Amino acid sequence: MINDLALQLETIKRGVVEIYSEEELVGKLKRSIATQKPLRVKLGIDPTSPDIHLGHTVTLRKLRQFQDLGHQAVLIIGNFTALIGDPSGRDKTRPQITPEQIEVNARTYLEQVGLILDLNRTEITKNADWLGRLDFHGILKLASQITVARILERDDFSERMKKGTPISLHETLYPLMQGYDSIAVKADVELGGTDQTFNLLTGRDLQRNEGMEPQIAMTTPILPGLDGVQKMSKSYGNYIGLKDEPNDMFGKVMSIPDVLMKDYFVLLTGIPINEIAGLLGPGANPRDTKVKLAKMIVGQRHGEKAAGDAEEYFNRVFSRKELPEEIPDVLISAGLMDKGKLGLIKLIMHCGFVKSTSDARRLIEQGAVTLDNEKVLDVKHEFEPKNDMILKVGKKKHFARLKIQTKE
RNA sequence: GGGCAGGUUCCCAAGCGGUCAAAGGGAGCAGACUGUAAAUCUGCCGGCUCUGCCUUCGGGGGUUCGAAUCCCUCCCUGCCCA
Repeated sequence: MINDLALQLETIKRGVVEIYSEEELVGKLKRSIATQKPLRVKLGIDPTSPDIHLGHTVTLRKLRQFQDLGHQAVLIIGNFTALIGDPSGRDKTRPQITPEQIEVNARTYLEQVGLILDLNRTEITKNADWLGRLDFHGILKLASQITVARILERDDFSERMKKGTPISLHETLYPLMQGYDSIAVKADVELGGTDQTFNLLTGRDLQRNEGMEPQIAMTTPILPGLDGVQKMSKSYGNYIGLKDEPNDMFGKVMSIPDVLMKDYFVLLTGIPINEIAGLLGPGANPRDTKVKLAKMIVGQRHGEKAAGDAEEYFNRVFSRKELPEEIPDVLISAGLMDKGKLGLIKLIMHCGFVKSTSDARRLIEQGAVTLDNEKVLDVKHEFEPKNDMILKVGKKKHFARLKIQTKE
């Protein structure tokens, strides 16, 4: 355990929005150092989709920092809470997912969480173990500890009330379940995004009512997604997945709006805060800074080498608009052709670059399609395919090298 | 249980008998430009055998030459009353 209180605090507070309350945290840290007893730091994640993205890693990294300071990381896989779906920050009821899906997701989550946390030093639990056992009495007891007014006062619900969008009763139970988790794992600290504030604070109340010392609630900023508008989320399609391929990941980082760079540096890298200011200050080229960011993020997942390769790929394909090194082969069978001629629209569909012929037409009309580097604007274009012809659709995403299928 | 207001294309949101595949915004896609897949500008943004045709406006059934728009019914949501 790191015994330097100031150092602990500095690490812990990096990129954190609020601590409820800092005095209490200091008290707990002091005691922990004095007794050499690590704090139990809780983080819950609901396995609602199969992949973890960078947004999740903000709190995971924070948990890792606690871990490296010598504290006990307690990771709760919310396989029960996932059934309800956290209403936090949502403007509608979440779709229900099945227990089977949850199980599958939970497995892939753990795999991916291992990329951030040291799983050997992490206590991993699943909240169905205790929430699933609660009977109606237990539920009533929990529910009696919070008032309707208090529930409805939180932003997301009051918004929904105002707008007249439905709120189901079970959604209002979510914070109670999460709070009960804190009792179950005897949490000293709970981490979460700012949208989790209500849930985290509920945990404090429940613990206090249970006669426990209330946990410290620490919130971290919500990582905005690639669109720079909404929080990073799979359902908004604006995410960078932990499992994304290096080239893809690099490109995605390069596509974030400039103003997001600071958040990304603070929340996703270990660069000291004062250095970040320099990187973003006047005189710095935002492009170069973004490249640095992209290399760091790709490097964390895939290693230095892959990060370098991804940069090279990016420069070649997007900056210099050259062809990538590896272009997938697409097999052209005789059946695709008509009298030796191949329709361009048909080919684009065949490659799976678009989901409708209307889409293919549009792209051609907009000048997005080239064959062997020649722009084709004729929607009805037909040609005799030759081996190794290169089809490009759009500037960056879709390449194919034609391979004529020979008679077997 | 009663009264009222609603359910429109990925999201928000106009339309309220023909000129509606349906305004506007967001997201997305493409092109130009560039310091980058940033910003900005322009175009596209249901499907198809695409100067035309087909299927959409909660579900079903009607009225009409013609319906997202009118009527009936069912389902769903909100508000008010009980």
